[in-house]
This record gives sequence, structure tokens and C-alpha cells, in this order.
Amino acid sequence: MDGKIVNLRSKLEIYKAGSGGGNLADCPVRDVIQGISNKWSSLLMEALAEKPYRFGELRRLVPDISQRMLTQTLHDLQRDGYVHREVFPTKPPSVEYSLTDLGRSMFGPLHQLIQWAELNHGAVREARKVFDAAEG
Amino acid sequence: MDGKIVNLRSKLEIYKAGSGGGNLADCPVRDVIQGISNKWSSLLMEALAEKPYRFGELRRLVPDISQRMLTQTLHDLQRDGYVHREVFPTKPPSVEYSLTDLGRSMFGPLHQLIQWAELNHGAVREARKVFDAAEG
DNA sequence: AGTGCTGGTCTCTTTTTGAGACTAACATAT
DNA sequence: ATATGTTAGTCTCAAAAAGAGACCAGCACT
Repeated sequence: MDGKIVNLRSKLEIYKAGSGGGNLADCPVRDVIQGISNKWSSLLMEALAEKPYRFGELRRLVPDISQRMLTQTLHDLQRDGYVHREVFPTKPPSVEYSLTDLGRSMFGPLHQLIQWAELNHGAVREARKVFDAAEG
Repeated sequence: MDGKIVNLRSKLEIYKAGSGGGNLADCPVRDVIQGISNKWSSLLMEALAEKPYRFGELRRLVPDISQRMLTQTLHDLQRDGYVHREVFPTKPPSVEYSLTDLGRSMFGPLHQLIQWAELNHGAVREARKVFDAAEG
């Protein structure tokens, strides 16, 4: 019965959940989603899901990210608890980035979305072509 | 057997899929993911998954989006084939936005991610608190 | 004649991102 | 001994994107 209520609940309620007044603006779900909805997060998560990487390896793996944005995105992913950063006292020092348990947990659904993109990028590209042709 | 090969394939390969030289830079999957990895797309998809909305309704539903970004995000979602835009010849004219089949298809995995965020935003917020306390 | 509603566009300012030089400490090559 | 490369960044400045808010046309209602 409670389950029924949950099912009937408007999907938007999930976005509002936890913000008493039904206010979308300061919503914890948005807060979390926006942390991973940026240009580089999903790509770096995808890389680190494969195996841990060092800073320079990631830079070579993703050649069109700037060093500045790589630093910053990794920092943000670490702050949100998805990524673990470990410094090894080699000379010169090396830093390894790996997914935490929380990161692996989040990567599950993220990977579903990436797989959808793999299967459907043809449809999306076709839609764009049609749209661009129609408006000029 | 083919399934085994797919399973063994590096996860990053999905991101590279289709770009012959293994080049991540112009990859169709990135192209699609970046179309929905921006500040407002997932929120508007969530709203339109509930039911079709008119422009002004969306604006009131998401009070902190600027009119300019609402126009632009809806335009981009329409271009990628997720959203249908229909103009009704009322006075003044009204415009209704709704999900297409492709949009509903994409919303499946997206919604999984949003649900993850709902379940885990506590952990993320806690991680941020710990991180911020540790570095000052 | 004035006001309001519609779904936008235009301009200006602030924020975010990108490109690239610069750092320090050590290893290796010349 | 001196030059060069490696590491993981930071710093500065330019370019792009986003936000704030004025403005628009067409019509209804008062």
C-alpha cells in the first residue's frame, strides 16, 4: 500500500524529495545530479571504472581535456566521495586515482545511461540531421 | 561466445566505439552523453516524463532557470530528438513540450541515475563534509 | 487607452572553461 | 657538469557559456 503511494507519486517528487516546501531550487537530488552532469565527470568515471589510473595516464587517455579541468574534475569527484586519491612517495611523486565503493555504486546506473547512448547514438544523430535540415 | 568478448572488452571501449582509431575525442557516445550532461537537461527530462508541459508552466516549475536557458535547453533536447514541440494556435499562442519515444527510452536509464541520487545523496553530502573539513 | 498574458529574443555582466606558460625536485643522458 | 625529461600540479589570460533583466508582437479584457 505504501508501495502504491510511492508509485503514484509524481516523478518530479523525487527531485523535490527532502526539500520541505516542494522547492526544486535547493534539492539534494539536483545537487548530486549536477555534480556528475558536467563535461568530463562521466568520461573520467568510465575510465576509472576500468582500473585505477595516474594523473598523467588520464591526461593521455583523454587527450582533449586540459590539465586544469582534469585536476578540477578529479578534485570534485573526490570531494563527492566517488574517487580516492593516493599519493605515492616516488621520485617524482605519482598520484593514483581509483573509484571508491560509492563511486562504483554510482557507476552502475551511469553505465546504463552510457550503454543507452552506445545503442542509440545513431537515432540521436539522425534526429539532429533532420532538425538541422528543417530549420536552416 | 560473442557475449564473452563483449564482457571482456574494456569499458572504455564503449566510449570509443565507432571512432576507428580508438580516439576518444570525436566519439559518438561522448557526443550523446554531453547532450544530456548539462545543468538543466535532466531536470527538464524529469519534468516532461511526468506529463507534457507548456513553456510558462516549466518556467514556474523550475523557478531558478532563466528564460534564456529554458528556451535553449528545450531547443537542444528537441534537436536531439528527445522532446516534441507543438505550437497551438490559441491567442496568445501556446507551446507544449512532450517527450518523444526516443526521449522516453532515454529517460529509463536516466531515471535509474536519479533514483540512485535520491537514495545516496546522504552519503555524498557526508563525503563532502568530511572532505571540506579535512582540507580547509 | 491601459494592463496583462503568451513565448520568446537581445544585450550586458558574471561565471566557467580552455590554452598554455611556469614550478620544484629528482633521474637520466651528454 | 650541464642539459633534458619526468612528475602532478598551479597561475594567468583569453574565450565561451550562463544568468539577469529589458524588450517584443499580438491579442483579450477592462
